[in-house]
Amino acid sequence: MEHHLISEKTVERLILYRRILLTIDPEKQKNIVSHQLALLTGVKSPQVRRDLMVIGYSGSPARGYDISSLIESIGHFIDAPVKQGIALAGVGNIGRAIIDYFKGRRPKLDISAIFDIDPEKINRVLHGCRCYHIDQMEAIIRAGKIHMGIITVPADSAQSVAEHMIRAGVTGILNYAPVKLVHPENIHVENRDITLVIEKVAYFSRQVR
Amino acid sequence: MEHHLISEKTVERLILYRRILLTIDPEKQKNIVSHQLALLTGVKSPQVRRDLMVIGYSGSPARGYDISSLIESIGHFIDAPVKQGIALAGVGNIGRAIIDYFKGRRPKLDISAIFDIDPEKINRVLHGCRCYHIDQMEAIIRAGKIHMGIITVPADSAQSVAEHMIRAGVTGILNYAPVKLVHPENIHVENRDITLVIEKVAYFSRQVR
DNA sequence: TCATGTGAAGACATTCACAGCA
DNA sequence: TGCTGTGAATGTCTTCACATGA
Repeated sequence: MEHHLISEKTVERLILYRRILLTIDPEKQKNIVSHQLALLTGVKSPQVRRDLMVIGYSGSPARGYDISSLIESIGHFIDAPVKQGIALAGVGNIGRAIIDYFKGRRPKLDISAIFDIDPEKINRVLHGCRCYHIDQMEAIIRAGKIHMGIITVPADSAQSVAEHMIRAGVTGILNYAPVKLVHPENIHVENRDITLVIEKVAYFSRQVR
Repeated sequence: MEHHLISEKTVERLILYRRILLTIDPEKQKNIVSHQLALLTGVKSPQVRRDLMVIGYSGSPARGYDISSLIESIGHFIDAPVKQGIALAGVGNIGRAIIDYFKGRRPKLDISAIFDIDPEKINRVLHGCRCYHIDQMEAIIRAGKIHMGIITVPADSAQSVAEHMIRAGVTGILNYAPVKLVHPENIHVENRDITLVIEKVAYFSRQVR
């Protein structure tokens, strides 16, 4: 069960497999073969089998994989043992969109504290979350034993927000600000710059003409 | 100039390099060495040199790379020769966030048509974009010679929206809906499922403790 | 001396192809 | 027969390391 040996790609696919498996009606279908899961996820079937091998999950040559136990096994690997809180800084458009979209979607994950500097927003409940001033962030993250942060503040304050988060104990950051965060290498940072991905798709949309 | 030989990773980094280079004050600094650009972008310096090699850009062993001509060369590779329109379907939270965030950020790219099914939104100008009913999408995409689409509709209508876009001539799709789109393989599809990336970062945030 | 450009090596990821089993 | 599980082969991407040149 050496979690940290699993590659990022494999983790992403495992999450994807689970998402797809959860959409299958357990009344209608109890088992799935690698080829079908591959089709549903856009992955090749040997890749599916390899990924499941990585988490030590075994199927049957006769029936393929048992859907419900596979969902459970993936959860056992991916999910936190107890509910995990997430801090979100920056309640602008993107921040609100994420809160709204994500709220209640995963049982083991919860955006439990949100922060901004706008006095209009402080102490208001936005999308079901109480909003605090960013000055209180470190204390609240520490008190809530929060280990993950989402940064949706403007570019010029992203670095400082990240540093506060890290100092408070955050070890994983999802960054939507268009800056390269400087951080210790043991902190996992995932950048999701919207402009960048739009430019990328625009580029490739022209290569396939 | 064989564009389609460039890997996705390289394209992403080129876009990133440009974004960082654009933040450097041309009065203060005219040249940059690979090591510095590497530091600023979180890439290793041989990677930077290789990426620039791929687009055929040469620096000087004495002075490094000329910033303004490098920005231009990357633009020459990445940007559309003329302004490129983008269609966005689904004016919910995420859709609005993207429109707001992206508007005016890249001179050669423009979210030029937005679509929804909500009668409240149709024919209204939202965030500077006129919103049309999704039934008109194919015609408008065709008329506007639009080749890129952004999907921010709910999961259950994403596939159908994608098919309409593709039929109208779209060759690149940025998909925020949590579904695997089925599409011809010459269509470039980039998935940005928000739940998935949050789960991923949550997972890795626990591996670094 | 120090940075570029790049062949060669290395690390990683994917896919093949088939043994083994129900 | 048709699936899984997996060693081996094949990509693909990254990094090394150094010849070259200013």
